[in-house]
Amino acid sequence: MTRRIAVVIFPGFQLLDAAGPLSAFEIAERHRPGAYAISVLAPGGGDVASSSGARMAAEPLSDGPFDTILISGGDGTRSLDELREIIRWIRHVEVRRPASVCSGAYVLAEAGLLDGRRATTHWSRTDDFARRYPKVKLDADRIFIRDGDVWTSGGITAGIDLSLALIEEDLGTGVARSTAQQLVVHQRRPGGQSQFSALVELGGRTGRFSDLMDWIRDHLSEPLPVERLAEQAAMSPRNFARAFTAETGTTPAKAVERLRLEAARTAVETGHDPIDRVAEATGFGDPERMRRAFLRAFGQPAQALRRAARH
Amino acid sequence: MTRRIAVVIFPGFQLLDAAGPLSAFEIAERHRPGAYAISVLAPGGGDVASSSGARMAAEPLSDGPFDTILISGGDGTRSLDELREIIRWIRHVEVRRPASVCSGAYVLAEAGLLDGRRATTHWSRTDDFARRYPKVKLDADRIFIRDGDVWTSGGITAGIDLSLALIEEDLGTGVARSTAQQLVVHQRRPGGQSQFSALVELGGRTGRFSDLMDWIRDHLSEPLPVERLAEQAAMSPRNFARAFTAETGTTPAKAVERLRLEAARTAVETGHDPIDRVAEATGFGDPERMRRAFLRAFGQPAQALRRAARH
DNA sequence: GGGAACAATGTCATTTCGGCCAAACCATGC
DNA sequence: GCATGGTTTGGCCGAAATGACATTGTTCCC
Repeated sequence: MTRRIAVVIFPGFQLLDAAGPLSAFEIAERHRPGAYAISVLAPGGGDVASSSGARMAAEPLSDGPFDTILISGGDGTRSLDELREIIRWIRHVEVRRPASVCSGAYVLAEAGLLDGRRATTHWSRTDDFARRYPKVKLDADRIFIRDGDVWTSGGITAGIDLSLALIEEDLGTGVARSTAQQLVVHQRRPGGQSQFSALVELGGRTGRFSDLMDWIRDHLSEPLPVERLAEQAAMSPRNFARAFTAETGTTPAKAVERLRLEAARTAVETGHDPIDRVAEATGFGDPERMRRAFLRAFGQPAQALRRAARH
Repeated sequence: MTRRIAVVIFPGFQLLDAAGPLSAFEIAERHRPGAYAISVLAPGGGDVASSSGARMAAEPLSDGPFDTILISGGDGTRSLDELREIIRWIRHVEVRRPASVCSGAYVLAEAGLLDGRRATTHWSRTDDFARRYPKVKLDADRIFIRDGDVWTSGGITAGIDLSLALIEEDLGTGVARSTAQQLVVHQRRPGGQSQFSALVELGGRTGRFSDLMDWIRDHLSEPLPVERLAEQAAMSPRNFARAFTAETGTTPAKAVERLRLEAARTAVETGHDPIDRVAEATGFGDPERMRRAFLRAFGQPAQALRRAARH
């Protein structure tokens, strides 16, 4: 049986919100030809400009029945008036699984599809969303949420995760797995956590430890065992570790390593100190230690990074 | 100074390859208005169909100078003939940073821009690529690679990582960091590694431990400390742990936990055994242990998953 | 105001992880 | 044959992470 999947866009939509699911379903379809029929819809159809300026072609909103309708997000959702047509349409169209990416949840909420259900949206909008739709049980911590047949997802790229989950439900774990492997970069360790996970992760949402982070950055050259950090945060070591992982998602030791690496990398790329000096200043002590840490995190030793940065 | 960024597409291109970088630069531009001028180019311009069927609007290939040109990948690269025009164009156009996503590396390689340089491409194409372009030093393990001013990236979503690195080079770590935060789902732990990292990661490229994995799956109900696994693999514990992390990217204990979770999840969703029974069968022993493991990994307890699966 | 449920914090024990060193193994050249 | 240098393997140890459990504090309901 072929499932009709519709991705809904509108002027000012976020390109990735739509492209992620489209690609995911496309690749799943490659594994199971005939499993999906995918279309891109927009009020009125035609070329629709995304917030990035790039335009995508769409067909007009049409009658169902659809298996899945995926509302993309984007700045357009800030003025819901322009989305009236979509909201009216989604209320009446025949669909088994309504879903949204990112701020697309506003459309579903406005249409009343989320009342009494658990849902999520982009983290930068949670306060506003919660105020506007008190009937929706908002859970900002999840990447995506399924409540019955209504699915919502958070951050922009979360649309990909959402789609993979939909695919898994439809076609089973096997297909979902190969699709994930095709899409997501082969998650090997050497390149590992892209260089940016360090940038993204640390900080935590309440900012409870941001002072501590600053303090760490200032004391990188000293040894920083868990006890020392706990002392600085005025907690018991065990409890500190617990709170820290809960807040930041990383264990203390790993976080320190991340900060050391980040500092060392910028020092290596932009500064002129010899590598040994950098190693000492960032607390790696032994330059050999640093070399290996670099290999693990960036896939190449410090020297290579410096050369690359200098052209 | 405004940098001209061009994303190049062609019939059969992979939508995400283009959309990822476009969104990344768009958001960076929001942080630093005027930093980038982004355009989408294709031979002849007009509406270009991606391999997913969705069409994107493009301008014709134009003269530079460009700061950055990003060639997207896609099935289209399998028959390079259709890409002749792009290859001819990229050879002569004025550009500071040529870059490619995924199989877009074929275009750069064909144009000779990668000769003698280190580069990467999608992992499913590495053999073919290496055979075809022996002059290119292919390193398939990296997410993206910079050699001088030429950048290439692997898997489809790696285009996002690549773009973030470009942005960091241009506008500094701060902007790159906020862009990453906007784009990537706020990488919190509760939902943490999307549910799919388990599916993607394990296995390892040489398959050295796949027998062991099967064995583990068959013995989940027993306690599985590192020693036991090492014994099964006929290695010393220390050496086993080392080899295992090198191969799979995860530590043994974590991998076992992943396998337990995966097994438990399907048992909970598709089977009818009471939760306690599942906990025992999958080696969690204490149901409370399993409950917490579920919360950590999936953000909701087993009960909720079962309810969700049953509609 | 009493008390029960629950969360936050602390202590202790166990397991896992990662660094370091030494021995074994391997290839190569003399 | 035997030195040499490099890589792989194994053992050991300290630090970190995790889990179990006790204790305190807090809230909320009666």
